[in-house]
Amino acid sequence: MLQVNFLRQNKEEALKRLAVKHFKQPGLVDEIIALDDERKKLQAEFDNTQAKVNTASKDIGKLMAQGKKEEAEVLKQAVAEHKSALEPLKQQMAATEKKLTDTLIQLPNLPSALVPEGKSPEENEVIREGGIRPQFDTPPLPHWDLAKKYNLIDFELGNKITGSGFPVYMHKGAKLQRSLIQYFLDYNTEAGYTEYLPPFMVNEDSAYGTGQLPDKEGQMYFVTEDKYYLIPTAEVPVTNIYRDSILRAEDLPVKMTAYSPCFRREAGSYGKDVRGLNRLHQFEKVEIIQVVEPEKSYETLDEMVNHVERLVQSLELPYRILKLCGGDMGFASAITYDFEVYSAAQERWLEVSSVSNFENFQANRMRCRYKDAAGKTQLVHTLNGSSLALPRILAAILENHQSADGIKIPKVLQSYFGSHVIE
RNA sequence: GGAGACUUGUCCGAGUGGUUGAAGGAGCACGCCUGGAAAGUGUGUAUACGGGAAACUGUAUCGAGGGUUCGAAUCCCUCAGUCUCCGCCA
Repeated sequence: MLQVNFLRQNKEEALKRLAVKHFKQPGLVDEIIALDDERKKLQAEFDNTQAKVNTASKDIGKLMAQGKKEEAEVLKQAVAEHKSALEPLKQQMAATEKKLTDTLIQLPNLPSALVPEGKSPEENEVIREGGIRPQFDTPPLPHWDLAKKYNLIDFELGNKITGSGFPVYMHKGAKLQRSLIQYFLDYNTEAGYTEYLPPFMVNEDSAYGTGQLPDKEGQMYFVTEDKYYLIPTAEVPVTNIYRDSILRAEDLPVKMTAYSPCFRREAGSYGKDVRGLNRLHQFEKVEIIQVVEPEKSYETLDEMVNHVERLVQSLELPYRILKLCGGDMGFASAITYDFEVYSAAQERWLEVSSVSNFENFQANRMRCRYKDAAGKTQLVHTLNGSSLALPRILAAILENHQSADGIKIPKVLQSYFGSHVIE
């Protein structure tokens, strides 16, 4: 969430940026500042009264020690009066604070100055395109047909065991999946990321910390008995490693990578969007996350984009990188680059990674800070990106690398997969 | 799942109702000492939210939340976690 003091000092700027995100309730900014004023006033009043109670209590202690019981009784009376004033103040303060937080978390992060105007995905800016689209003599098969032909994935079996959106990978399909995970993790750790294997369920505090709660609970599976959420991405457990902590400047940057299955309810999706591997309720993903000093986060963002780009290139897939426009960005992000790979048979682009700088938006929610060189405690910046989401990569590999001789396996995967082709 | 013990600052650890935000030690930072280092020695060393130009200062925080009391790290309740024993188990 945004910081009240920042809004106070940069109100015009904040409103301008919120407009880029097409935020519909700019009035909230004034409301927040007013609530914060109210909060301060109440707290000052509360603190003063509490201070009187505290001093009187100490005096009572001294008087008791001296055996002056009557005087102590008089003071007790006075304390009782102050305390009766304290109770309503306390309630008002709690109510105001809650309202302030509730309002504050409705404000999305401000888009960075680099973010283009625009309302919908069509207005995203293509910043780079790479790789080569394959040419076919006969129309290429979509990945769901290829999956069946080579016995790699059974979608119907998943329906039987669980429900739609839970495919069963098998044989070479399962192995290719495992190879991809292994390769991605190796690629990331070689670049200095520390590997984690986090819990796949998180508590409410963690879901709140990265911004899934309170708004997106409909997107997550929830285990009612234990009040745990199944993670929609490894970003949630991994970023929360540093919730409520103060790092030393020399600990930064923190670079982490993690594989995890991701669970998403995806209510309301239908049609060609969800065909095959395009959109699933459970899928695998390898994530990269960095916690950095504020001054360095944009440098880090470029580094992460380049890192993911080289990874996609190594898979020999046609791809493009988009800079998302204000209207298409996520709630918590200040800037987002999406990676898409071309699906040769479906003739459409599939999103396989989203690299974002959250600046201090998540850090503020999670209270993740560091002591800078001057010894001052301030919020860190957090960034994350997929490297990469598996199903659509798998779909793209199948569709783009299909041939009369079978599915050709990209060179970098061959040692992991143990073969150069699926026949 | 059952029974018991426990949860204090960066760490170890004292503290069972009254100037305790918290003894003592370690660590760390800075200074002195030293040719340099170690040892020694002195000082400092939490976070959040207020007030103040600043020095400084108010409030809260001893696992979390509630309660008793004029006053709680200390007493009571609920929850979470850690450890030990038993049960179950990949």
